[in-house]
Amino acid sequence: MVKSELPEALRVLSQSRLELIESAGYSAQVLGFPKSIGEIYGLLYLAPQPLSSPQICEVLSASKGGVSQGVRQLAALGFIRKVRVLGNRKEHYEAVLEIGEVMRTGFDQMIKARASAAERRMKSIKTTLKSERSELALADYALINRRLQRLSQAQKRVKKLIPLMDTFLK
Amino acid sequence: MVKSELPEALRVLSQSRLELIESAGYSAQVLGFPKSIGEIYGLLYLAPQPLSSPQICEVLSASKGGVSQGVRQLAALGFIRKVRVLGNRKEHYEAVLEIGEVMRTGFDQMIKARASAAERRMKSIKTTLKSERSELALADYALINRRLQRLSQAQKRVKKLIPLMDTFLK
DNA sequence: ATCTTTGTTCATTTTATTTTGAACATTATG
DNA sequence: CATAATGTTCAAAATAAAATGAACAAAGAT
Repeated sequence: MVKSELPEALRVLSQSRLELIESAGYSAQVLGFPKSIGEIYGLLYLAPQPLSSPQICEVLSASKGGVSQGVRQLAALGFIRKVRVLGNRKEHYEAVLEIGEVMRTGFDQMIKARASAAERRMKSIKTTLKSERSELALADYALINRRLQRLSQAQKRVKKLIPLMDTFLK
Repeated sequence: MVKSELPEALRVLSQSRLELIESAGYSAQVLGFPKSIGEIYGLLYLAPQPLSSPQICEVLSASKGGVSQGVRQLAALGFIRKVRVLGNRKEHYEAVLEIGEVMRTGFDQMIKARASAAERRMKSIKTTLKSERSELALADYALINRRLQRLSQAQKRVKKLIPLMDTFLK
């Protein structure tokens, strides 16, 4: 009854694997994700075969809970996929190697979501401004109005860019 | 001897100003900056005149230290500029209204810096891999090599995109 | 059916970041 | 030069985010 059956290549991590894992952790942070998520992806990216979460825990010496949440997020984002390994009941995970594709999609969605959130917020502020028009000095009202207009324009310009990015990021 | 001489429009913040300040704080967080920095910018963006840091402290009820650091960062990033107000010795600050421009520049620099950092890290990992070639199983070495190659390609593609963005972000 | 391994959730602990406030530095008047 | 209003820096406090691990759930093996 073997406990974890780690592939030979991962029994002890090579220096290059360690470096990539660290680097992936760093990249995750840059993108606003927890480091641990990047590390899981880094490990899977250089793994010779799909890994189960207990295996991931073992290699990264991370907790079950953390890995469970990490793989869920990674799968949701499309960075890894679940695979069924023959003769093995438990869930295994492998890295999606087309990382450029995945990031493009994710980036795109993120930008779109944020652009429309910003637009909504702007609309709300404009409404508020109108509703308090009578309480403000005329010049002050005009000032706020003018500046909000400017902001709107900037937002619109960003929004127009999105389809362009779609095209050119291929 | 008046203590702070706050412009009438800011004695008490209108609802629309409050909303914009909050919204700017949120945006700052999205971009990875402290909320307070966004709030300072938001305040200045709708201010009828340049403000001194004690004034900023008062309106946002924030601490001197925090505001001092905040305006320094904002100025360094180009989001605000120092202005000398006639008959007033202390430093004043006003928002740079061309926010799109500022962000484009900052974004661009950030991307460039990160792209070259990533490239450097990749190079380092490849060197490490070569140095441990003899310690690795042949198949394992080949696997790591192949995957790193893939990553490099993705990085290169991103790098090629940067000048394109320069052009199209106008 | 029971046991064992695996998986999930979530309160608690740990760690990292932000903010404050006090000590010290600076500068322009009076 | 002394004073009063600003500014700056940094250690400590407050806050926010991530990781752990324990309690519980699920599902295959015996």
